[in-house]
Amino acid sequence: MEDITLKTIATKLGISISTVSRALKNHPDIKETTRQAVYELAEQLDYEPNQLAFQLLNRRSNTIGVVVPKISYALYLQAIPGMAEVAERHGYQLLICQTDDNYEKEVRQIQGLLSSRTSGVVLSMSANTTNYDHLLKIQRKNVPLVLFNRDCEEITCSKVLIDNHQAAYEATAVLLGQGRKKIAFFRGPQHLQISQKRFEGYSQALADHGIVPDPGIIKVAEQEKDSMITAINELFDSGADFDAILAYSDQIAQWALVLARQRGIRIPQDLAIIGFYNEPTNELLDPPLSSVSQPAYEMGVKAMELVFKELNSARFAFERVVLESSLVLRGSS
Amino acid sequence: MEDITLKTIATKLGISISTVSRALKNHPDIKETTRQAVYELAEQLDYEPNQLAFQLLNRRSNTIGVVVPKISYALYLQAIPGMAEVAERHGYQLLICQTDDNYEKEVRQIQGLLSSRTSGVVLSMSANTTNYDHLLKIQRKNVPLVLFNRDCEEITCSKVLIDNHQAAYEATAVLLGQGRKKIAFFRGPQHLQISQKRFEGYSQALADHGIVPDPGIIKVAEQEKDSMITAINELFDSGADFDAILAYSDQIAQWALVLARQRGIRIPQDLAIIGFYNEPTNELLDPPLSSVSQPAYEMGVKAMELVFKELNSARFAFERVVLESSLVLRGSS
DNA sequence: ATAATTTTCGCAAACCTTTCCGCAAACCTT
DNA sequence: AAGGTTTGCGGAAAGGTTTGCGAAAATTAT
Repeated sequence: MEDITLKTIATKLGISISTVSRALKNHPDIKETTRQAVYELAEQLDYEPNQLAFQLLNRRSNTIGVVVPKISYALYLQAIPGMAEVAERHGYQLLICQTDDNYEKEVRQIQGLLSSRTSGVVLSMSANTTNYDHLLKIQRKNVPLVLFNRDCEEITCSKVLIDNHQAAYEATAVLLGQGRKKIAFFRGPQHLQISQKRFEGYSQALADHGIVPDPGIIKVAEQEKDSMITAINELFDSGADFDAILAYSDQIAQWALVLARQRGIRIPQDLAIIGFYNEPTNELLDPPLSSVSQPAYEMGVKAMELVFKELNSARFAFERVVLESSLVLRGSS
Repeated sequence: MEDITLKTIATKLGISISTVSRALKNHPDIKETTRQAVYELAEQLDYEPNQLAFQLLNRRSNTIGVVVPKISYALYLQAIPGMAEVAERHGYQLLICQTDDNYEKEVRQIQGLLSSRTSGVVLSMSANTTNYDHLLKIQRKNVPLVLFNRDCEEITCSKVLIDNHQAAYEATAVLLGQGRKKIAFFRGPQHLQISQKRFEGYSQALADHGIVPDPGIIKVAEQEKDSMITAINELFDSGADFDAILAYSDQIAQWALVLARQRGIRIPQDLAIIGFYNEPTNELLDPPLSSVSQPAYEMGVKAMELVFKELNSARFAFERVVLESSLVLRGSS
């Protein structure tokens, strides 16, 4: 079964390839009768234009690479449909790559995208990325790069972010306003800027209320379930005194809530808990978990729009979009 | 900033394009010194082989199209990484398309994949697809097609499925074995074959135990949160008598658990609950939710392996893989 | 030194499309 | 009827890579 090309149609009709091409594109130069003949035969033969040839001619594939740590994280799960929506409107497809928060994998994925001549890249850096050569390479190749959610100051490009400092500040302030005095904090992956920012927001809020942070109730939790549980148990077992927890992610906060309950700690009476990302499952917990909600879908839309903006304008000024998050208070605080 | 091609390197070194190509592929015909020179310059210029050209030559892009109703459904969320793993091992990328359970969108997505000459397609049909021309077209173009999870008897191709009838039968039997007599059932989307199969398994188990199903405790819940909550409240408010719930999905089961608890119903004493898909969050509930665990990751792996098997063998016999699910019992039953 | 190899590399075609340019025929103008 | 314009179409190049075949250069054998 041979592939049907313009040539197949041209030969069968005794006309030239260029005529067939123009006929299919409704070029005004083509006589109505030939146009119809071409359309008919194309239909009959199930002709599909070969995007590959077109892309080679155009020197870029009409796909946008999307590189995220894990598509299963709520933020990306919501952001990707936003991106897809914008991309489809522009006739582009999404090449979604997962890095599993692994630097080497991230480099490999970017390599692949570059090699297949993606028209643009939207990226949320993996947690342990500290070398940015692969990102600089994207820019050297003149491929639009947009960072979202996880920032990196070493790279200058368009960005779609959330003011994590501010969000953490507010969450902390709310807890303080409710009379909590000793707020424990779970940091996320160490290299992550957003983790750092959230910590700074938390610290700032404490400072502004004249509270000296207690290093004994500040823990680091990586993204694996075991790491989170270990960190949480460490805190509980340390005997340290605290009446609230602010956590880098809902996963951590959810486990903290469950483990606290198992220890007979009453929530929110003895302990208030707030997480980040507003995962849908927060509602199912007992009590439901409070969380900082981030406009993920909108983030995806904005990020993709910036890609096309850069793609379609010769000289382009990088934009930095900062979206607002909001605190969703539920039973846990 | 020009694109770096083989020609760039060839010109700079005063050799031919073909020599550069062979040098980079470590062809034995090439002298070691030239090979080194080529490698060095390529490195220095950041040369990236243009996949587009290669793909055109090969008449297929090294991507596999993955078409699913929604990537956010737990099963796909787990299956996709499995597919990605296999694909990456073969040097392929995944083009993930979401149909939102919409037939027209499914057709459009398939059209796109065909046009960009995907090497293969893995598909889980959208809920309202009843015309299969677009799938037949895939096969007419000699593109390997593998169906997974959601079957369709009208299409003959390799398939990776789960015996939903059997799974539901077992779950029901376990509940009956625990002494439950009146098991309520939440069906999933009506048109879905897997939803139907689960219902049949449930019915069969009841029949085999001499129990006549009570239509008053069989409800339909669509995939939206509101639809699920409505259906659950309907059951509770109906005053019907039941001591167990088997639900099409964990989402339904989770809400059932939460809403039951809010009504003061003790779980599992007064009511046992079992869901489907074994969502990670089941562990966080109080009590933790029992569930039928489907090997989603493995499903993805198998499906993708079948694609490559078909891709790499001239004459190929379709395979039908049925994976086993397992019942994970937790506190809720 | 010449013939027979072997080593090393270049030419050109092929993959399929789009588009600029040009050419012939048909039409219109006066 | 001669010149000018429009209509309809074909030729060819370009996009970057791989690869079979042939040829020049270097090596070995006689």
